[in-house]
Amino acid sequence: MSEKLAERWMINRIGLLNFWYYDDEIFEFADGRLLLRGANGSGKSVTMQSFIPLVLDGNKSPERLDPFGSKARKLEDYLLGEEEVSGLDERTGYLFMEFKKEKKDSYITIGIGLKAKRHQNMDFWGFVILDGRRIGIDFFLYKMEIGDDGKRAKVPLTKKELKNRIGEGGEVVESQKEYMEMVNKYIFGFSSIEEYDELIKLLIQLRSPKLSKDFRPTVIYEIMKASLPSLTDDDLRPLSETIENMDQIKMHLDVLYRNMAAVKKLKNEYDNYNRYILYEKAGDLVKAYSDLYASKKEYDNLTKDIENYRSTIANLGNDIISLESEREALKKKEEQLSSGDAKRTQKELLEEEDRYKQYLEDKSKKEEELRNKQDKYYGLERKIKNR
DNA sequence: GCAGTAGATACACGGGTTGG
DNA sequence: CCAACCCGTGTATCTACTGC
Repeated sequence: MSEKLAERWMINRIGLLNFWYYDDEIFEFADGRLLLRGANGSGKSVTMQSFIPLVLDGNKSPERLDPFGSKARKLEDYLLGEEEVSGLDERTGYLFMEFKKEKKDSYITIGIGLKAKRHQNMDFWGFVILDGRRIGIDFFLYKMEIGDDGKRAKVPLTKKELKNRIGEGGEVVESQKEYMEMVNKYIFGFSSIEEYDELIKLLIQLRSPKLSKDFRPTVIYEIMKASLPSLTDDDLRPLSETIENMDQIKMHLDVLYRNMAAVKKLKNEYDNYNRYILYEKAGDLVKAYSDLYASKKEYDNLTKDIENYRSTIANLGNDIISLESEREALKKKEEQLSSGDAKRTQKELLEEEDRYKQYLEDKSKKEEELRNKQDKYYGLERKIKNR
């Protein structure tokens, strides 16, 4: 059992004093339930169904008291009975209901006092006992007095006497409205008295014997409809706004679906386009790779050529130096020969001159070759730099 | 004798039922 | 469906009673 349920008030006892056929009667409830058994017409429903709404809100209308909804019997009759039978013209009665908290020994008692006079307005007062005193145990709704016949009799407390007995331990009110508000405040705790009234109305509807007599769904539907509070504009507004929002969302969704279909078409075209572009770029890439490979190879070859030409140039330089020194040696020899026997050496001179001429030819030939090699070398160097 | 209270009476009003 | 009616509620006013 949850804490909240353990905190609620549950009917524990109900009691009647000078009401209907009861002088002083208390019914005990078990776990908030009471079983009444008796033959048809013995007064089970008259007693209880009249009693419960009356004690809960103090409304004394005859149609409220009668479970069949007629107003044949007034509250006055419940207290005084038929004039010829009871002989009573004035009587004070009490009805009370004791509530207990589940699993706790705390009690609240609510009740009403009624003073009826034949053919006159009934006096009404309602009370609540909050300090835990319990009727029939340590609080009594009557006092014992010696009657005219000399016997001790129970005399119900008057309104004023009850007020004094309850004192600070509860409240006494004198109008039906105040009583209803008081019961709601201490027992039910509805935020407004109207809500509490709706509950009582529902109780009245549900006790209707129509429920068992005429068990048609339409009748049940009417009873349930009548017992439910009507919806206010404030209640309905969130609902209508939600429906309106749903319409808007639906429309928005439709637009989005249409947009999506259009965008999908566009996307397909774009995909094709992009695939084509990708193919082109991939072709370019492959070609660039092969170009790169070829250029690298060419670069390597040219680098090798440069190396060769460099060594050739170096060799030719050495050749020039050695030919220069040979020329020097021949010049010296020529000087020696010119200073010696001219005739004897004339022949030798001519031979030497021929050799010299041959040498000069060789030299210019070698220089020509060197220039060509150098030109080629510079050309290659420029080509590498530009890569 | 006085002030406060209870009781009686009249009346307007609202909720609910009845009967044409 | 509506006017008539019944009944209870709340209020105002007057009268009678009671305790100091």
